[in-house]
Amino acid sequence: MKATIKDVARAAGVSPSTVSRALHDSPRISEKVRERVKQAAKELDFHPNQMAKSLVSRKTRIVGIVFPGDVSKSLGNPFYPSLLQGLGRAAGERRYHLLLVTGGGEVSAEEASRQAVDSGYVSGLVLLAAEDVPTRDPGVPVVVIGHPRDEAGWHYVDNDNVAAGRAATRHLLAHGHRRILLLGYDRRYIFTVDRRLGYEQALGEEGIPVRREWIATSRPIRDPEAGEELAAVFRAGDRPTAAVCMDDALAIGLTGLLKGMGLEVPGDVSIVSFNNTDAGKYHIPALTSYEIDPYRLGMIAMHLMADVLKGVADAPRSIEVPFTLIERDSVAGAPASE
Amino acid sequence: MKATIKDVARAAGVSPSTVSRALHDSPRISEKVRERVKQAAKELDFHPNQMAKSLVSRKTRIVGIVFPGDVSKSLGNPFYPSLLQGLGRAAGERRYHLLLVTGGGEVSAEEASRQAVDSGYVSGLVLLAAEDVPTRDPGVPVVVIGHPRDEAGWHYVDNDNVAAGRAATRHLLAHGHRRILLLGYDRRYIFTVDRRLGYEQALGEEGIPVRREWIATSRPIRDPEAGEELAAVFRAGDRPTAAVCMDDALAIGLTGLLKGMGLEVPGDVSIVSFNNTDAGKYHIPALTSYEIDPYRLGMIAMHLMADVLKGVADAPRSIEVPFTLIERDSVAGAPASE
DNA sequence: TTGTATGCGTTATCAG
DNA sequence: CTGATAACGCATACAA
Repeated sequence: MKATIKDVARAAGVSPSTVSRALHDSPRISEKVRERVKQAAKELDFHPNQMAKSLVSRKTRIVGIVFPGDVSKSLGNPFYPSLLQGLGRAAGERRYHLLLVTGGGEVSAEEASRQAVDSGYVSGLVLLAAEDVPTRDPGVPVVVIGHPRDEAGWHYVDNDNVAAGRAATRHLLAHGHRRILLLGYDRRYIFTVDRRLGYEQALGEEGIPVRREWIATSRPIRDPEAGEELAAVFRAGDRPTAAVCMDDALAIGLTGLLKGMGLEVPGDVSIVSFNNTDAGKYHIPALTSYEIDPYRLGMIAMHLMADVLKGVADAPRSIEVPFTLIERDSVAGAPASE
Repeated sequence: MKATIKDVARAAGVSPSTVSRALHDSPRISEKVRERVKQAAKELDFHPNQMAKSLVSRKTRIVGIVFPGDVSKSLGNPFYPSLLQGLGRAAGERRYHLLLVTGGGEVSAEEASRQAVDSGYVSGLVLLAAEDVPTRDPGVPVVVIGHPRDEAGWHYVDNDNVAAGRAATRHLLAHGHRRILLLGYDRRYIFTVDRRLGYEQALGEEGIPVRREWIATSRPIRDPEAGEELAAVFRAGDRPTAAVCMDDALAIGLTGLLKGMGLEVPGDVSIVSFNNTDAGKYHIPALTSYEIDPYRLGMIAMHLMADVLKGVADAPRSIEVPFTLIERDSVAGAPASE
């Protein structure tokens, strides 16, 4: 049987309320008693029952982490594990616990969130929102990682993805490339639409027209048929000499596809991508990639959540996490033939 | 303000205890009242406060999912996301919630579990135990996925990995291969030691001696230096003509390494691996791989946990989940030169 | 500075 | 069949 506050009270020869105060370091309690109580608590291995605390305070030390769509799909992307790690780390520091909220099967992520909130278990929700953000009021504070399409209301932490898309494109431009393809665009994922925006901005700034057929989704990498279409693009006379890929996995896929048709990276085609994964690091050629720091994104999101739950008055509405270019071997100057 | 049982009672014109009984479909309550109460509950969008329930029942609807070591490392393996999906699915069916218990940073997974249990939030623990299982009594029921080194006490669900290792090896043997390498052995992970055992059994049954230098860890795939050592093995005159890889990622890495030295899969080297991932499916050549069904593993583990928590008397001590061979293009007959 | 009484939302026991 | 009451473990307003 686990020790309760009464057991500690008895052991320390005081009343339960005194124990409570002592353990909370209330100012109005004598040093002696405080020590005696703490000692007793330690000896009995006393841990306050969170259920009871929650019942009184109407708060819990649990935050729900909401995965969009299938967990297994999202977690396949190395981005999410690091994010989780960051969330977990910060949660530990703030003494919060993480409740996994996943849809999948019949239930939507939104429905699952509702259940988590209704149960009373979670005091807040962190939305891993690559996709869209729900419209109904969840009833608890929300921090979204990524950003809502309308920036209304919610707290969120994100990279500046239009800046990132622009930076990646400019990096290639700086190496003399003018025919640059974008791989991995998907209008369902707002970070890809943001990066596309940045890509178009960068091209526009150089007076280079955007070619729609050079904005590809990720399908060509998974689906041989679509892959053939993309291959055709690279077989054309004025083929792209460089590509911006939405993540390392795509970049690796593209490298393979190109190699299959006799094109080398970076000799024939330069590639810059995002996420700076181990796979990209060990790939040959090692990928030049943007570190967007999901670990930090997670840490910050959780700290923000903790602050919001604590009622910190000046908790920021949104926080931007910087990205960094990690230069490796997948980018070279544009072919002289230009 | 969320509706409480009292609100429902008032709305239905009965006492709180009657509401409780009505909502629990107690037999001793009139049909009329039951309906009236349920109606009122629905109208008020009443959801019983789990904290209060837990306080009296000394149980919660939360199960902790304990990740070994770094979450980000483990989740990198596609095995875990599917597992989580399965756990989540079954949890939903049994109306349980999943608490993410992760070590990382300063705290060990065991320490994190202790905190989760001490807080009183979790009623049970599912251990994702590729590695070792703790020794101290956690204080709540435990189901481990994978199996403890000593099968003492715990409930667990797992594949029969020695059978799997044996099957994979026999599959290659059946194609005429006699020089078979094992890639991805790591004594810290019990499933790899089990599969190695099966591999050795299969070879032994054919009177083929085990060659220690043909049992490789996963390092060669990540680390160029170690990769060179492995390459040397394949450059030798009596090089392996086939390999069993602990997972698809390793198989893909090996394919690349071989291609780099002019060896084709499956023309020169046949490969069978485990996990049947998308990456392996879309790889060229498409990988012959064992589906070990992590999704099902997760489902079953969670159902087992729910049964244990429910006090089901004949909850099995251990459950074995079958694996299936998915034949694709990475295995061919052994070269005729044999 | 410390103790007593009360309530958080729910269920179980006991009356009626 | 239904209602009142106590108790789960803790925090807090109020007394002392």
